[in-house]
Amino acid sequence: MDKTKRTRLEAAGWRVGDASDFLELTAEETAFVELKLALADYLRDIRVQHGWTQTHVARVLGSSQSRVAKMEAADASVSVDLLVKSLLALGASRKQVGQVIARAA
Amino acid sequence: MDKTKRTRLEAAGWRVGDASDFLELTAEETAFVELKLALADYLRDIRVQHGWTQTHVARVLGSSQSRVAKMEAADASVSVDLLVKSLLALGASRKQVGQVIARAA
DNA sequence: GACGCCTATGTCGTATCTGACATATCATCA
DNA sequence: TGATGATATGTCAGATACGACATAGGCGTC
Repeated sequence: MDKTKRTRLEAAGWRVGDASDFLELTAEETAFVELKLALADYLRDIRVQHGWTQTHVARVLGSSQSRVAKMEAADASVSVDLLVKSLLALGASRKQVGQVIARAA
Repeated sequence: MDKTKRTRLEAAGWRVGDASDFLELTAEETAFVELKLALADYLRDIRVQHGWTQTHVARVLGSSQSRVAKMEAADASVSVDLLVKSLLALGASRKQVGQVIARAA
């Protein structure tokens, strides 16, 4: 498994199979985490492309810098709801959100 | 506004502008609700196409019949997380979920 | 080094979501 | 009509996610 992805999965709160090189996730769990990571990456892309800081985005969303950081990290404490709402609030369209989710890993 | 959609939005817990014929929702809120409705419809489609009952789906998901009913109604108490996880658990792919979201209203 | 700015991580009280249960509504059929 | 099966609605205790705050790490510039 790709090391950076594994690290991101761990960071997102998913257990990594100790000695084994495989995550012990069902297919659904894997798909769900990848979906979240895709949204998180997209959120960061939008922010960086606009030259915004996490603090600025937090102000726009009515949230806090720390939560924005967790969103971009696809932290386990962040829901897909929050990611989707945030993306829409930052100007992404429903169609764009869907495309980001549908795009292959 | 289309009457059945309006009814569904109300049922989903969104306030409808009293005398006015328009929902007082921002563009983001509208997009978010439509996104949820699309997932809810898709969930029902999958279930019906397989000839499953809500009770059967609930058993598969480890949930209850009432929650499945609320999912299909895009009830305000149902998160996008739950809808997405349920769809994936029922065999939908990440790509399919994305396409359903991206598809125009 | 010290400062400023940005991002990451940990924790906490509160708000929201969840599964479960009870019950209601609605068909279909005998 | 009554009975049976499916779906809808209301409620609640426990679980999870939220914004907020504190603080740490990284990285330039002086």
